[in-house]
Amino acid sequence: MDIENAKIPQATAKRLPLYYRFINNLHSQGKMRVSSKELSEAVKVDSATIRRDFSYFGALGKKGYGYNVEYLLSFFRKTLDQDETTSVALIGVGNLGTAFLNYNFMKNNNTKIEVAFDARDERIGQKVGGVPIKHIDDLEKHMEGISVAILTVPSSAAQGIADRLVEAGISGVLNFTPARITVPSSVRVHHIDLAVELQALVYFLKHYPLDEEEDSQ
Amino acid sequence: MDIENAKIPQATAKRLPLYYRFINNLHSQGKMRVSSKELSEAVKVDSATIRRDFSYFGALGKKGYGYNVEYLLSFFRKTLDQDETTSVALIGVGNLGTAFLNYNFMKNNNTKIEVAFDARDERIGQKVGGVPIKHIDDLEKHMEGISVAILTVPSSAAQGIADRLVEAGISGVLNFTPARITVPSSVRVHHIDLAVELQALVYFLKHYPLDEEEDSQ
DNA sequence: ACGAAAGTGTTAAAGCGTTCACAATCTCGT
DNA sequence: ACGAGATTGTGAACGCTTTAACACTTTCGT
Repeated sequence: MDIENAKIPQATAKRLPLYYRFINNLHSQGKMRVSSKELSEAVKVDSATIRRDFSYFGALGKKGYGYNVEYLLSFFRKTLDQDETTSVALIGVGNLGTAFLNYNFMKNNNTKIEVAFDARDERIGQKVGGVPIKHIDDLEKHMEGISVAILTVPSSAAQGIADRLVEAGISGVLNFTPARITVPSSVRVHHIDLAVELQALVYFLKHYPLDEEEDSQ
Repeated sequence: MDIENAKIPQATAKRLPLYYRFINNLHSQGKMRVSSKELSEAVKVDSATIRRDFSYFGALGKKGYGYNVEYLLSFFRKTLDQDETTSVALIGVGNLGTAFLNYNFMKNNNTKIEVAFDARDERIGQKVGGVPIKHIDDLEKHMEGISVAILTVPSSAAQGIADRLVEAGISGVLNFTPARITVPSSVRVHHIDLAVELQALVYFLKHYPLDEEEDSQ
Protein backbone atom coordinates (compact mmCIF):
# COMPACT_ATOMS: atom_id res chain seq x y z
CA MET A 1 0.00 0.00 0.00
CA ASP A 2 2.94 2.31 0.52
CA ILE A 3 3.96 1.95 -3.09
CA GLU A 4 0.87 3.83 -4.08
CA ASN A 5 1.05 6.36 -1.29
CA ALA A 6 4.68 7.15 -1.89
CA LYS A 7 3.75 8.63 -5.26
CA ILE A 8 1.65 11.40 -3.80
CA PRO A 9 3.41 14.76 -4.02
CA GLN A 10 4.25 16.38 -0.73
CA ALA A 11 2.33 19.52 -1.61
CA THR A 12 -0.75 17.38 -2.06
CA ALA A 13 -0.17 15.49 1.16
CA LYS A 14 -0.09 18.77 3.06
CA ARG A 15 -3.50 19.69 1.76
CA LEU A 16 -5.18 16.41 2.62
CA PRO A 17 -5.96 17.25 6.25
CA LEU A 18 -7.49 20.48 5.05
CA TYR A 19 -9.67 18.77 2.51
CA TYR A 20 -10.69 16.23 5.07
CA ARG A 21 -11.90 18.83 7.51
CA PHE A 22 -13.97 20.70 4.97
CA ILE A 23 -15.51 17.56 3.59
CA ASN A 24 -16.39 16.70 7.16
CA ASN A 25 -18.07 20.07 7.53
CA LEU A 26 -20.07 19.59 4.36
CA HIS A 27 -21.17 16.20 5.56
CA SER A 28 -22.44 17.47 8.88
CA GLN A 29 -24.28 20.19 7.01
CA GLY A 30 -26.11 17.43 5.20
CA LYS A 31 -24.64 18.25 1.80
CA MET A 32 -24.71 15.26 -0.58
CA ARG A 33 -22.51 16.40 -3.43
CA VAL A 34 -19.80 18.94 -4.04
CA SER A 35 -17.85 20.15 -7.05
CA SER A 36 -14.18 21.03 -7.17
CA LYS A 37 -15.26 24.62 -7.78
CA GLU A 38 -17.33 24.81 -4.61
CA LEU A 39 -14.62 23.16 -2.57
CA SER A 40 -12.12 25.55 -4.08
CA GLU A 41 -14.00 28.56 -2.76
CA ALA A 42 -14.19 27.03 0.71
CA VAL A 43 -10.58 25.98 1.12
CA LYS A 44 -9.04 28.69 -1.09
CA VAL A 45 -7.19 26.27 -3.32
CA ASP A 46 -7.47 26.40 -7.09
CA SER A 47 -10.09 23.97 -8.38
CA ALA A 48 -7.71 22.43 -10.89
CA THR A 49 -5.31 21.74 -8.05
CA ILE A 50 -8.06 20.03 -6.10
CA ARG A 51 -9.01 17.83 -9.04
CA ARG A 52 -5.38 17.00 -9.61
CA ASP A 53 -4.89 16.21 -5.93
CA PHE A 54 -7.90 13.92 -5.84
CA SER A 55 -6.87 12.20 -9.05
CA TYR A 56 -3.73 10.84 -7.40
CA PHE A 57 -6.06 8.53 -5.55
CA GLY A 58 -7.93 7.45 -8.65
CA ALA A 59 -11.27 8.57 -10.00
CA LEU A 60 -13.15 9.77 -6.94
CA GLY A 61 -15.69 11.89 -8.76
CA LYS A 62 -18.15 11.64 -11.61
CA LYS A 63 -17.96 13.85 -14.68
CA GLY A 64 -20.86 16.23 -14.90
CA TYR A 65 -21.77 15.57 -11.28
CA GLY A 66 -18.87 16.26 -8.93
CA TYR A 67 -17.99 14.32 -5.83
CA ASN A 68 -20.24 12.40 -3.52
CA VAL A 69 -19.60 13.82 -0.07
CA GLU A 70 -20.23 10.61 1.83
CA TYR A 71 -17.93 8.67 -0.43
CA LEU A 72 -15.20 11.29 -0.29
CA LEU A 73 -15.44 11.36 3.46
CA SER A 74 -15.09 7.63 3.92
CA PHE A 75 -12.27 7.61 1.43
CA PHE A 76 -10.34 10.33 3.22
CA ARG A 77 -10.94 8.69 6.55
CA LYS A 78 -9.25 5.58 5.27
CA THR A 79 -6.48 7.44 3.49
CA LEU A 80 -5.55 9.64 6.42
CA ASP A 81 -5.61 6.62 8.69
CA GLN A 82 -8.21 8.26 10.84
CA ASP A 83 -8.88 4.96 12.48
CA GLU A 84 -5.34 4.36 13.62
CA THR A 85 -4.45 6.93 16.29
CA THR A 86 -0.98 8.40 16.64
CA SER A 87 0.15 9.10 20.19
CA VAL A 88 1.67 12.50 20.84
CA ALA A 89 3.56 14.05 23.73
CA LEU A 90 3.64 17.76 24.41
CA ILE A 91 6.70 19.28 26.03
CA GLY A 92 6.30 22.64 27.72
CA VAL A 93 2.94 23.59 29.20
CA GLY A 94 3.19 27.36 28.74
CA ASN A 95 0.56 29.41 27.00
CA LEU A 96 1.22 27.87 23.64
CA GLY A 97 1.35 24.37 25.08
CA THR A 98 -1.89 24.96 26.94
CA ALA A 99 -3.53 26.16 23.74
CA PHE A 100 -2.63 22.84 22.16
CA LEU A 101 -3.89 20.81 25.07
CA ASN A 102 -7.23 22.57 25.02
CA TYR A 103 -7.59 22.18 21.30
CA ASN A 104 -9.84 19.20 20.73
CA PHE A 105 -7.64 17.30 18.35
CA MET A 106 -9.58 14.11 18.42
CA LYS A 107 -12.58 15.78 16.88
CA ASN A 108 -11.28 15.49 13.35
CA ASN A 109 -7.93 13.93 13.81
CA ASN A 110 -5.99 10.76 14.06
CA THR A 111 -3.76 12.13 16.77
CA LYS A 112 -4.05 12.18 20.52
CA ILE A 113 -1.91 14.02 23.03
CA GLU A 114 -1.38 11.34 25.65
CA VAL A 115 0.97 13.12 28.02
CA ALA A 116 2.46 16.55 28.67
CA PHE A 117 5.68 17.56 30.41
CA ASP A 118 6.72 20.67 32.25
CA ALA A 119 9.62 21.76 34.43
CA ARG A 120 7.62 23.63 37.06
CA ASP A 121 6.78 21.56 40.11
CA GLU A 122 3.43 23.24 40.75
CA ARG A 123 2.22 22.02 37.37
CA ILE A 124 2.99 18.36 37.93
CA GLY A 125 0.06 16.06 38.51
CA GLN A 126 -2.46 18.55 37.13
CA LYS A 127 -4.47 17.84 34.03
CA VAL A 128 -4.94 20.32 31.21
CA GLY A 129 -7.51 19.52 28.56
CA GLY A 130 -7.68 16.05 30.03
CA VAL A 131 -3.96 15.43 29.57
CA PRO A 132 -1.84 14.60 32.62
CA ILE A 133 1.27 16.68 33.24
CA LYS A 134 4.49 14.91 34.23
CA HIS A 135 7.83 16.31 35.23
CA ILE A 136 10.30 16.80 32.42
CA ASP A 137 12.88 14.87 34.42
CA ASP A 138 10.67 11.80 34.02
CA LEU A 139 10.36 12.16 30.26
CA GLU A 140 11.88 8.79 29.50
CA LYS A 141 9.45 7.00 31.81
CA HIS A 142 6.37 8.04 29.87
CA MET A 143 7.41 7.86 26.25
CA GLU A 144 6.31 4.35 25.49
CA GLY A 145 4.18 4.24 22.36
CA ILE A 146 4.69 7.94 21.69
CA SER A 147 5.89 8.67 18.18
CA VAL A 148 5.45 12.41 17.85
CA ALA A 149 6.38 15.31 20.12
CA ILE A 150 5.16 18.89 20.13
CA LEU A 151 7.92 21.14 21.36
CA THR A 152 6.65 24.30 23.05
CA VAL A 153 9.50 25.03 25.44
CA PRO A 154 11.80 28.06 25.70
CA SER A 155 14.25 27.93 22.82
CA SER A 156 17.24 27.58 25.12
CA ALA A 157 15.90 24.19 26.22
CA ALA A 158 15.00 22.98 22.74
CA GLN A 159 18.13 21.14 21.65
CA GLY A 160 18.63 19.40 24.97
CA ILE A 161 15.11 18.08 25.02
CA ALA A 162 15.28 17.16 21.36
CA ASP A 163 18.29 14.99 22.14
CA ARG A 164 16.38 13.22 24.87
CA LEU A 165 13.39 12.71 22.61
CA VAL A 166 15.60 11.17 19.97
CA GLU A 167 17.12 8.91 22.58
CA ALA A 168 13.61 7.89 23.62
CA GLY A 169 12.87 6.86 20.06
CA ILE A 170 10.76 9.71 18.70
CA SER A 171 9.80 9.68 15.00
CA GLY A 172 8.64 13.25 14.44
CA VAL A 173 8.88 16.62 16.15
CA LEU A 174 6.72 19.68 15.66
CA ASN A 175 9.08 22.42 16.80
CA PHE A 176 7.57 25.74 17.82
CA THR A 177 10.76 27.17 19.25
CA PRO A 178 12.85 29.56 17.19
CA ALA A 179 15.83 27.24 17.66
CA ARG A 180 16.70 25.05 14.67
CA ILE A 181 17.23 21.69 16.29
CA THR A 182 19.66 19.06 15.05
CA VAL A 183 18.46 15.45 14.90
CA PRO A 184 19.38 12.24 13.06
CA SER A 185 18.04 12.07 9.52
CA SER A 186 15.62 9.35 10.57
CA VAL A 187 13.64 11.88 12.60
CA ARG A 188 11.35 14.30 10.84
CA VAL A 189 11.20 17.83 12.19
CA HIS A 190 8.72 20.50 11.12
CA HIS A 191 9.45 24.01 12.30
CA ILE A 192 6.72 26.53 12.95
CA ASP A 193 8.20 29.82 13.95
CA LEU A 194 5.56 32.30 14.99
CA ALA A 195 7.83 35.33 14.90
CA VAL A 196 9.05 34.42 11.43
CA GLU A 197 5.50 33.97 10.20
CA LEU A 198 4.54 37.41 11.38
CA GLN A 199 7.67 39.02 10.02
CA ALA A 200 7.29 37.31 6.67
CA LEU A 201 3.71 38.56 6.39
CA VAL A 202 4.90 42.10 7.09
CA TYR A 203 7.67 41.76 4.52
CA PHE A 204 5.20 40.62 1.88
CA LEU A 205 2.91 43.51 2.65
CA LYS A 206 5.70 46.01 2.24
CA HIS A 207 7.32 44.58 -0.83
CA TYR A 208 4.75 42.81 -2.90
CA PRO A 209 1.97 44.32 -5.00
CA LEU A 210 -1.10 44.68 -2.84
CA ASP A 211 -3.75 43.64 -5.30
CA GLU A 212 -3.07 40.17 -6.63
CA GLU A 213 -3.46 37.37 -4.19
CA GLU A 214 -1.91 34.06 -3.38
CA ASP A 215 -2.44 32.09 -0.24
CA SER A 216 -0.70 30.81 2.81
CA GLN A 217 -0.07 27.27 3.74
CA MET B 1 13.02 50.63 -4.63
CA ASP B 2 10.11 48.25 -5.01
CA ILE B 3 11.21 47.37 -8.52
CA GLU B 4 14.23 45.65 -7.07
CA ASN B 5 12.44 44.06 -4.16
CA ALA B 6 9.62 42.70 -6.26
CA LYS B 7 12.08 40.39 -7.97
CA ILE B 8 12.89 38.45 -4.86
CA PRO B 9 11.28 35.00 -4.88
CA GLN B 10 8.71 34.42 -2.21
CA ALA B 11 10.57 31.39 -0.89
CA THR B 12 13.56 33.60 -0.31
CA ALA B 13 11.50 36.31 1.33
CA LYS B 14 10.16 33.77 3.80
CA ARG B 15 13.67 32.86 4.86
CA LEU B 16 14.85 36.41 5.42
CA PRO B 17 13.51 36.78 8.97
CA LEU B 18 15.20 33.51 9.82
CA TYR B 19 18.53 34.63 8.45
CA TYR B 20 18.17 37.90 10.22
CA ARG B 21 17.70 36.29 13.59
CA PHE B 22 20.68 34.01 13.26
CA ILE B 23 22.94 36.77 12.02
CA ASN B 24 21.81 38.71 15.02
CA ASN B 25 22.81 35.82 17.25
CA LEU B 26 26.22 35.60 15.66
CA HIS B 27 26.72 39.30 16.14
CA SER B 28 25.92 39.21 19.83
CA GLN B 29 28.30 36.30 20.17
CA GLY B 30 30.99 38.61 18.84
CA LYS B 31 31.53 36.66 15.63
CA MET B 32 33.05 38.81 12.88
CA ARG B 33 32.67 36.63 9.80
CA VAL B 34 30.55 33.74 8.67
CA SER B 35 30.46 31.47 5.64
CA SER B 36 27.36 30.17 3.88
CA LYS B 37 28.37 26.72 5.08
CA GLU B 38 28.40 27.70 8.75
CA LEU B 39 25.13 29.55 8.40
CA SER B 40 23.70 26.54 6.63
CA GLU B 41 24.35 24.30 9.61
CA ALA B 42 22.73 26.78 11.96
CA VAL B 43 19.54 27.49 10.04
CA LYS B 44 19.24 24.10 8.31
CA VAL B 45 19.08 25.53 4.84
CA ASP B 46 21.35 24.34 2.05
CA SER B 47 24.40 26.56 1.68
CA ALA B 48 23.84 27.02 -2.04
CA THR B 49 20.34 28.21 -1.29
CA ILE B 50 21.71 30.73 1.18
CA ARG B 51 24.23 32.07 -1.31
CA ARG B 52 21.54 32.26 -3.95
CA ASP B 53 19.19 34.03 -1.55
CA PHE B 54 21.82 36.57 -0.59
CA SER B 55 22.79 37.12 -4.20
CA TYR B 56 19.35 38.53 -4.99
CA PHE B 57 20.46 41.56 -3.02
CA GLY B 58 23.78 41.87 -4.82
CA ALA B 59 27.22 40.78 -3.76
CA LEU B 60 27.07 40.78 0.02
CA GLY B 61 30.06 38.54 0.59
CA LYS B 62 33.67 38.25 -0.42
CA LYS B 63 35.03 35.24 -2.25
CA GLY B 64 37.45 33.25 -0.19
CA TYR B 65 36.29 35.03 2.96
CA GLY B 66 32.57 34.73 3.49
CA TYR B 67 30.28 37.37 4.87
CA ASN B 68 31.06 40.14 7.30
CA VAL B 69 28.58 39.71 10.13
CA GLU B 70 28.30 43.40 10.95
CA TYR B 71 27.71 44.32 7.34
CA LEU B 72 25.17 41.54 6.83
CA LEU B 73 23.35 42.61 9.95
CA SER B 74 23.07 46.24 8.97
CA PHE B 75 22.04 45.21 5.50
CA PHE B 76 19.28 42.95 6.76
CA ARG B 77 18.12 45.56 9.20
CA LYS B 78 17.62 47.94 6.33
CA THR B 79 16.07 45.36 4.06
CA LEU B 80 13.60 44.04 6.59
CA ASP B 81 12.71 47.58 7.59
CA GLN B 82 13.66 46.93 11.14
CA ASP B 83 13.63 50.64 11.80
CA GLU B 84 10.10 51.20 10.67
CA THR B 85 7.75 49.45 13.07
CA THR B 86 4.53 47.83 11.90
CA SER B 87 1.63 48.10 14.32
CA VAL B 88 -0.28 44.91 14.99
CA ALA B 89 -3.55 44.10 16.72
CA LEU B 90 -4.29 40.74 18.28
CA ILE B 91 -7.87 39.49 18.35
CA GLY B 92 -8.74 36.81 20.87
CA VAL B 93 -6.81 36.62 24.13
CA GLY B 94 -7.10 32.89 24.72
CA ASN B 95 -4.13 30.66 25.37
CA LEU B 96 -2.72 31.10 21.92
CA GLY B 97 -3.31 34.83 21.97
CA THR B 98 -1.66 35.09 25.36
CA ALA B 99 1.35 33.18 24.06
CA PHE B 100 1.75 35.80 21.37
CA LEU B 101 1.39 38.70 23.77
CA ASN B 102 4.06 37.29 26.06
CA TYR B 103 6.42 36.64 23.18
CA ASN B 104 8.87 39.52 23.08
CA PHE B 105 8.44 40.44 19.46
CA MET B 106 10.29 43.68 19.65
CA LYS B 107 13.49 41.90 20.51
CA ASN B 108 14.34 41.04 16.93
CA ASN B 109 11.42 42.38 15.01
CA ASN B 110 9.96 45.31 13.26
CA THR B 111 6.49 44.57 14.59
CA LYS B 112 4.72 45.64 17.72
CA ILE B 113 1.41 44.41 19.10
CA GLU B 114 -0.23 47.66 20.13
CA VAL B 115 -3.61 46.44 21.25
CA ALA B 116 -5.50 43.23 21.93
CA PHE B 117 -9.22 42.49 21.86
CA ASP B 118 -11.35 39.97 23.65
CA ALA B 119 -15.05 39.30 24.12
CA ARG B 120 -14.96 38.44 27.84
CA ASP B 121 -15.71 41.37 30.10
CA GLU B 122 -13.41 40.25 32.89
CA ARG B 123 -10.45 40.53 30.53
CA ILE B 124 -11.10 44.11 29.49
CA GLY B 125 -8.76 46.73 30.88
CA GLN B 126 -6.13 44.20 31.87
CA LYS B 127 -2.72 44.16 30.31
CA VAL B 128 -1.01 41.01 29.04
CA GLY B 129 2.64 41.25 28.11
CA GLY B 130 2.27 45.00 28.36
CA VAL B 131 -0.52 45.13 25.80
CA PRO B 132 -3.88 46.61 26.82
CA ILE B 133 -7.00 44.52 26.23
CA LYS B 134 -10.07 46.20 24.77
CA HIS B 135 -13.52 44.85 24.16
CA ILE B 136 -14.10 43.36 20.74
CA ASP B 137 -17.18 45.56 20.36
CA ASP B 138 -14.87 48.56 20.36
CA LEU B 139 -12.60 47.15 17.66
CA GLU B 140 -13.18 50.02 15.26
CA LYS B 141 -12.24 52.61 17.88
CA HIS B 142 -8.69 51.33 18.32
CA MET B 143 -7.60 50.36 14.83
CA GLU B 144 -5.96 53.59 13.81
CA GLY B 145 -2.49 53.00 12.45
CA ILE B 146 -2.85 49.22 12.72
CA SER B 147 -2.03 47.42 9.51
CA VAL B 148 -1.81 43.79 10.57
CA ALA B 149 -4.06 41.60 12.70
CA ILE B 150 -3.36 38.29 14.40
CA LEU B 151 -6.54 36.26 14.53
CA THR B 152 -6.64 33.86 17.48
CA VAL B 153 -10.38 33.59 18.03
CA PRO B 154 -12.71 30.57 17.87
CA SER B 155 -13.18 29.65 14.23
CA SER B 156 -16.90 30.37 14.35
CA ALA B 157 -16.09 34.04 14.95
CA ALA B 158 -13.33 34.28 12.34
CA GLN B 159 -15.20 35.44 9.26
CA GLY B 160 -17.28 38.01 11.11
CA ILE B 161 -14.24 39.60 12.67
CA ALA B 162 -12.32 39.41 9.41
CA ASP B 163 -15.09 41.42 7.77
CA ARG B 164 -14.82 44.07 10.45
CA LEU B 165 -11.04 44.18 10.14
CA VAL B 166 -11.32 44.69 6.41
CA GLU B 167 -13.84 47.45 7.00
CA ALA B 168 -11.37 49.03 9.42
CA GLY B 169 -8.73 49.05 6.68
CA ILE B 170 -6.49 46.14 7.60
CA SER B 171 -3.69 45.17 5.17
CA GLY B 172 -2.72 41.73 6.40
CA VAL B 173 -4.12 38.97 8.60
CA LEU B 174 -2.31 36.11 10.27
CA ASN B 175 -5.13 33.62 10.69
CA PHE B 176 -4.71 30.88 13.27
CA THR B 177 -8.26 29.65 13.08
CA PRO B 178 -9.10 26.59 11.01
CA ALA B 179 -11.65 28.69 9.10
CA ARG B 180 -10.54 29.83 5.65
CA ILE B 181 -11.61 33.45 5.67
CA THR B 182 -12.73 35.38 2.61
CA VAL B 183 -11.34 38.87 2.10
CA PRO B 184 -10.85 41.32 -0.78
CA SER B 185 -7.80 40.59 -2.92
CA SER B 186 -6.12 43.71 -1.56
CA VAL B 187 -5.79 42.05 1.85
CA ARG B 188 -3.13 39.43 2.40
CA VAL B 189 -4.03 36.45 4.57
CA HIS B 190 -1.61 33.83 5.83
CA HIS B 191 -3.16 30.76 7.36
CA ILE B 192 -1.44 28.79 10.09
CA ASP B 193 -3.50 25.82 11.01
CA LEU B 194 -2.06 24.00 13.98
CA ALA B 195 -4.20 20.90 13.57
CA VAL B 196 -3.26 20.63 9.92
CA GLU B 197 0.43 21.02 10.73
CA LEU B 198 0.27 18.18 13.20
CA GLN B 199 -1.78 15.97 10.91
CA ALA B 200 0.50 16.64 7.98
CA LEU B 201 3.53 15.68 10.05
CA VAL B 202 1.83 12.42 11.00
CA TYR B 203 0.91 11.75 7.40
CA PHE B 204 4.48 12.25 6.28
CA LEU B 205 5.75 9.92 8.96
CA LYS B 206 3.39 7.19 7.91
CA HIS B 207 3.80 7.46 4.18
CA TYR B 208 7.23 8.77 3.40
CA PRO B 209 10.58 6.99 3.72
CA LEU B 210 11.96 7.61 7.17
CA ASP B 211 15.60 8.12 6.34
CA GLU B 212 16.07 11.01 3.94
CA GLU B 213 15.37 14.43 5.30
CA GLU B 214 13.93 17.72 4.12
CA ASP B 215 12.85 20.52 6.37
CA SER B 216 9.87 22.49 7.47
CA GLN B 217 9.10 26.09 6.94
C1' DA C 1 -35.49 10.93 -25.07
C1' DC C 2 -32.47 14.79 -26.24
C1' DG C 3 -29.39 18.39 -25.99
C1' DA C 4 -27.46 21.91 -23.24
C1' DA C 5 -25.03 22.46 -19.02
C1' DA C 6 -22.01 20.85 -15.68
C1' DG C 7 -17.94 19.10 -14.19
C1' DT C 8 -14.24 15.51 -14.06
C1' DG C 9 -9.64 13.61 -15.20
C1' DT C 10 -5.57 14.46 -17.64
C1' DT C 11 -2.16 16.10 -21.08
C1' DA C 12 0.77 19.61 -21.83
C1' DA C 13 2.99 23.81 -20.67
C1' DA C 14 4.58 27.20 -17.70
C1' DG C 15 6.38 28.61 -13.32
C1' DC C 16 9.10 28.27 -9.26
C1' DG C 17 12.63 26.74 -6.27
C1' DT C 18 16.63 23.98 -5.27
C1' DT C 19 20.93 22.07 -6.06
C1' DC C 20 25.14 21.09 -8.65
C1' DA C 21 29.35 22.44 -10.03
C1' DC C 22 32.92 25.52 -11.05
C1' DA C 23 35.34 29.82 -12.63
C1' DA C 24 36.62 33.77 -10.35
C1' DT C 25 38.38 35.94 -6.54
C1' DC C 26 40.16 36.76 -2.12
C1' DT C 27 42.79 35.33 2.17
C1' DC C 28 46.57 34.21 4.87
C1' DG C 29 50.48 31.78 6.50
C1' DT C 30 55.21 31.35 5.43
C1' DA D 1 55.33 38.15 -2.38
C1' DC D 2 53.44 33.71 -3.46
C1' DG D 3 50.75 29.79 -3.71
C1' DA D 4 47.58 26.69 -1.45
C1' DG D 5 43.18 26.87 0.34
C1' DA D 6 38.77 28.91 1.05
C1' DT D 7 34.50 30.60 -0.43
C1' DT D 8 31.52 33.34 -3.24
C1' DG D 9 28.22 34.21 -7.08
C1' DT D 10 25.91 32.15 -10.81
C1' DG D 11 24.83 29.42 -15.26
C1' DA D 12 22.67 25.31 -16.07
C1' DA D 13 20.11 21.28 -14.95
C1' DC D 14 16.68 19.33 -12.45
C1' DG D 15 12.47 18.34 -10.05
C1' DC D 16 8.36 19.65 -8.15
C1' DT D 17 3.87 22.29 -8.30
C1' DT D 18 0.45 24.90 -10.39
C1' DT D 19 -2.41 26.22 -13.99
C1' DA D 20 -4.61 26.22 -18.41
C1' DA D 21 -7.34 23.89 -21.47
C1' DC D 22 -10.20 20.52 -23.23
C1' DA D 23 -12.03 15.86 -24.55
C1' DC D 24 -15.06 13.09 -22.50
C1' DT D 25 -18.86 11.71 -19.54
C1' DT D 26 -22.88 12.38 -16.89
C1' DT D 27 -26.82 14.94 -15.39
C1' DC D 28 -31.22 16.97 -15.71
C1' DG D 29 -34.88 19.93 -17.27
C1' DT D 30 -38.21 19.96 -20.79
